[in-house]
Amino acid sequence: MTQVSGGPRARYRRQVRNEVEALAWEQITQAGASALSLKAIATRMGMTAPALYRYYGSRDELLTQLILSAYQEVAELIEASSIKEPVDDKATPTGRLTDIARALRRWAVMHPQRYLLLYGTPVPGYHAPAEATTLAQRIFAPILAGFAALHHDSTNQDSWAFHRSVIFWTRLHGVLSLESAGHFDGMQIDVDRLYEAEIQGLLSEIAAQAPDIAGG
Amino acid sequence: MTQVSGGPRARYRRQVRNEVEALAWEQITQAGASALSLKAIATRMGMTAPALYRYYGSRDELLTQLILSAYQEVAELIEASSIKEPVDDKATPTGRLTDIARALRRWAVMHPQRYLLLYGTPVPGYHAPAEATTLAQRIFAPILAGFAALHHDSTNQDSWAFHRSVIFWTRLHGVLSLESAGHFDGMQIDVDRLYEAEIQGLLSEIAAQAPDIAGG
DNA sequence: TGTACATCAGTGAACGCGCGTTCACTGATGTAC
DNA sequence: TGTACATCAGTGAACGCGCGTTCACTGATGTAC
Repeated sequence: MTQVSGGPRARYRRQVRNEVEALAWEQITQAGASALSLKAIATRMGMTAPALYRYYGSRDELLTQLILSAYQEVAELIEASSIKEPVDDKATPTGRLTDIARALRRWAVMHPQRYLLLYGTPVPGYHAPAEATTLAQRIFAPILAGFAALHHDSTNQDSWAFHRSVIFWTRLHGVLSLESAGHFDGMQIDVDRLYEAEIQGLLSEIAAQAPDIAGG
Repeated sequence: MTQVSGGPRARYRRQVRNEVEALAWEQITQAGASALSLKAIATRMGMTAPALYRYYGSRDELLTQLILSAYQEVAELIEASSIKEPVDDKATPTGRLTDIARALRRWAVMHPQRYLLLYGTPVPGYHAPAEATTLAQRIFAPILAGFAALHHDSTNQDSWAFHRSVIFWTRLHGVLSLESAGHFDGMQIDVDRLYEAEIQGLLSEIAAQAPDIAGG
């Protein structure tokens, strides 16, 4: 079991913070990130707004917390996918990249607002802290590693892998952001199939380019 | 010259509306769509807020106007690209689709906030009118026509063209939305090259699949 | 185990802010004779 | 061309709203002896 530090007061603080953040996500889901309001959250918790200043220095500090924990979730998700033995494929880089892509979509579908908070239209007037950049890199790293593993022989492996990783990212994001924002609604699109096709399309393009790996 | 209807009063009204909308875009650029404020616009125009109710029934009506005219711009842009003889290519469907993609990016780079207003995170609490859907279809139609022209022989041409059009859209959007939102900043990515590679990649995939067209 | 004290979560009043929107009005502008 | 009238753009005061944030405070809870 994970032993957490602190006595009953610390435990209580953790519970309150959890509740605040859960309600904050609910609020963001219903009205967007710029509608995040300490007063509204406090009211829903049966408290007054100033009470929340015991837990967060400001509204923006809460928003930062939400963004960082969303990044954290994605980072852990992706790291897990890139480490574990892939389920329905061999433990190849291709299989791992497929798993990463699928895990990402599973998360995005479950939490569209979190996805949009990280990768959608930036919250006006808000600037993410440096920590966010670090987490973004942690998310990108396993993808980069996956593509690097697919390309041993060339002199400019790094730039190839980087380029492929970016394409991977933009293609997945193309589907995920439109889906999260609801822009596919009413268009009769089978997003599952579309997404799978994009993954397989991209990875098989590479298999064709790098025949030494393609076999498995 | 386009003859516009109305006397001096109508002309004046048009000028005021233009000025309001120009300032509205400025405001959206700086603070996001949810920060759109009639009072702030009125102040910048040296007027009081109630005066603007002579021109728009409500704040949301102004927002609707902005969204519709952005859609209109894109529709005209794309229709122009799909009709005119392509410049640096033959007048093939492939050449036209390339032109459409390039025109779209030119517009998105020039007006990132407009792009995001149409295709980014939806404005919370705002629901676009039916007219927007019509315009969105007008934008999609030339793309669909382009792909349909690339695929004559199959029994399910329609669904193939539709599927390809959606992929075309999601891939371009993947790049355009990340670029418009500034998510490429500091990543040392040559977006021009990336975008061109996506266009050519997609279209040459098809050329490979439909050899009857590939030759030109 | 019992008491005295320190910590600190939460309150309630208050601040200044900006928003959308209404209303009765003023006064300039265009129009009809 | 000149006057009388109607139109209508814009004003200023006011409404109620919700926000973030501060401050001095109360009173429950945990801790040290």
